[in-house]
Amino acid sequence: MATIGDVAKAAGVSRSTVSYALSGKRTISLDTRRRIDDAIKSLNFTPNAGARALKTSQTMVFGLLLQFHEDEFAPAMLQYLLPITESARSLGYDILMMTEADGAAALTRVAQSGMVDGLILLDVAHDDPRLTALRAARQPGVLVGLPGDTDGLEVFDLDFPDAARTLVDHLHELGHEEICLITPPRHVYERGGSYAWRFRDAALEQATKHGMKFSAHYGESRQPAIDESLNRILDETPNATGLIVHNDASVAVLPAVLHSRGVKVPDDLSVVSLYSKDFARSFSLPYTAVESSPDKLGRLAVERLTRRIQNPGTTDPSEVRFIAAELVDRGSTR
Amino acid sequence: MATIGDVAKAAGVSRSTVSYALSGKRTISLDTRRRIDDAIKSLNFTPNAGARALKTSQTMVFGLLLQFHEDEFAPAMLQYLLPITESARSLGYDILMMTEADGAAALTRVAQSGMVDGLILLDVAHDDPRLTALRAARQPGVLVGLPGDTDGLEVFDLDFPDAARTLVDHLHELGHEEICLITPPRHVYERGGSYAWRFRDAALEQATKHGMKFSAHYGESRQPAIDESLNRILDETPNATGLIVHNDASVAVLPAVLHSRGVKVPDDLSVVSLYSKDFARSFSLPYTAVESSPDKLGRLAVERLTRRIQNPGTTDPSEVRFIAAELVDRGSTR
DNA sequence: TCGTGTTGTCGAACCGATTCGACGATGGGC
DNA sequence: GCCCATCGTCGAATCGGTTCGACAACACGA
Repeated sequence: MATIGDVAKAAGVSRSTVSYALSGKRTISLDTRRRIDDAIKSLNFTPNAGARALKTSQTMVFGLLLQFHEDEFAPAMLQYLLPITESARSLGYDILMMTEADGAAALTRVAQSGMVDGLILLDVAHDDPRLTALRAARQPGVLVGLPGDTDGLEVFDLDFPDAARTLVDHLHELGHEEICLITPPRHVYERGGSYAWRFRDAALEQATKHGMKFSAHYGESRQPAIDESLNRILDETPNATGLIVHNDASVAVLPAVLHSRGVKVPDDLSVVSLYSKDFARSFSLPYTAVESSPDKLGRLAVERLTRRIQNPGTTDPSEVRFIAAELVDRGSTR
Repeated sequence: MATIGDVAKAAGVSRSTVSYALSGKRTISLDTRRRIDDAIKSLNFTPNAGARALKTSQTMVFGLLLQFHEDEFAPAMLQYLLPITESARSLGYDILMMTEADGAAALTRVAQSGMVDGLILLDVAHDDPRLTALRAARQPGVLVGLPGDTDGLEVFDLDFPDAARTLVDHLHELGHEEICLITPPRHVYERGGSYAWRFRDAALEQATKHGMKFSAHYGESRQPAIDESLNRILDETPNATGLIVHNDASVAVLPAVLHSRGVKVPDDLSVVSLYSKDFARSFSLPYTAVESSPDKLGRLAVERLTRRIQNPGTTDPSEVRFIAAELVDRGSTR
């Protein structure tokens, strides 16, 4: 591999001159610049990332921490992956991906050794052990998902309470008096996925405020348990006229289940849900829903992280930002 | 951040001694080793990755090139992601993920700058532009997916022709005389995804050999086109008694479609398919199928890559390895 | 008692970039 | 015609590790 020294020799200048030509931090005469460019082209030179990282202590890499939980509906994660890598690239950063079960250890390892300039944590839980590691790290980080203690952290998440209220209000305005919520599976609550109870609590509160009868039930993430749980829930709440589904795996199979029971939407049952645009499109979901945009969330997080790195001086307070989602009426209620 | 110099100072030795204590490449007295260990602990020292990479020209990072094609059923990709990152980690490597549309450029960029020690290409097409870049790269690479020209490349893929023959034979032995194949979507062929025609050609050949009537039809990847295409295919081939589905998106919705048409499996129609164990489990697919193991494929590829890096001397010939998949009888045929 | 070999440690060079200070060569203002 | 600023370039130091050769201290056998 050609080094900057080879380029310098070929162009008949010193190494520092090549470096300045590359970075543009000092003026270079047109003639010299041309000779350097030619040398770079003919030698096929690319600066060595390790050397540059050593000297500048900038790697231009972000660490991305994912967790694939057993028993989880995986496609959800993918919707973050692509927008994050893409927006990172457009800002000049590459993505180092970590999927280890012990996310805190992975974070510490990568941060301490200086492999990354910043960290992105996905699917953050209420009491996420990775946060201790993040706070101890030299590099800044951003979270997607709301933890219990947000002190000093940059957090991006959907506004789940707002989404819940929007959906409950929608059903209330149509005159529904008994509604039923299918929540994420029990293990999501156990793991501390706060989005689950933030949504459920807000829904309950709003329903109570409206004097509606309200019940919440755990969904499942894997077949055939999904079918069974949906049928059981429908059996147990025969008088509910409105159904709110807050679970990708359940909503994906709901059309088939309702069809097999001969339940017509919206004539027999009004159904609303909460999912991403992409997910809705993939599975062609026919329900009125609050549509989230994981891509937007991911992009915002990356942009914030980049800004945080590039202006370390500005100690603007850490930010917890909730993205409001928008109701898309697909006529599955009445 | 503490450097090796800080450790040396704290332990009262030279930097080289600390380095040797760390690597074990020279003997160190018990006493010195203990002082060094203590210093490392109390200073919380971790070697700087950039400096190490610069000196050793080893980054302990693999580049992973994915492509998310528009109109593709994404979950398939995930099944490779996790096993690859996990086996890489267990061998000491991290994963740098690239999803750019221009994969060749991404590969060149990362390889030239020395950010990675090896490259993993997923979903390689017959005439994949990334291969030129890979051949020009200094680092070794492995492919998942069979290209047209495998010269000098390490390739791992499922044995699709074998899988096709297994399924056709299975139906033939049961006495079926007219069968129908649902293939991956047309755009997979257009993109040069060779697995699609390798499977289709072998199925056709084997059916012809058995004197069976055979027709192949493109599946779709997104709803509601999937439903429509399945219904159209079933309408067009009323006499087919056996159905082979080689398309994840189609097979996932097939149970619902058959149910809505009142078609009973296996009484009215025998169905066989080809998918991964994980996929079958997630969607609780009830069909007899050849089950692939993307995890195994990914693991083999990573192990091969690692060996290739660690013994660059051994010029064992490049290898194209097809993994035979196994028929799992779930009673969806008769 | 004198080589000889082993063990443990050190100093210095090096990997490939960036960046600071220095400095000669210009050019403009007076 | 002189002084000073600006422009363009260079040499040297530096980032934080690894590794080679040198060497002191010690044990051992002859």
